[in-house]
Amino acid sequence: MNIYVSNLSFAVIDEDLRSYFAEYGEVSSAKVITDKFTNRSKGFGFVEMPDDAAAEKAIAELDGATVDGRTIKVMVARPKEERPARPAHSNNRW
DNA sequence: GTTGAGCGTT
Repeated sequence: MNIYVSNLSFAVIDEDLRSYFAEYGEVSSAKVITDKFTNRSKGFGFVEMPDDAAAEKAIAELDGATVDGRTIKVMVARPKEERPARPAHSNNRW
């Protein structure tokens, strides 16, 4: 389950995000999107949880929760690849 | 040391 988290404090890093969601279940991956040049947090991130039930619970519990003085927004992430998937292992025969 | 709507780098 991919989870999108926004309205995060700029001080929050990926391990913080992981610790938040780890309270509700196993977290396979957690990352706060940071600027590539300044390494500053963009204020949102993504969390991946293998257990969908735990993910839903984490979303329900963490959405609207106050973290670092800010009410964070947690929701299921949109499919990153909505564009037509092309076979990666095919030759350039398209 | 700053800022504030949003869907990411692998």
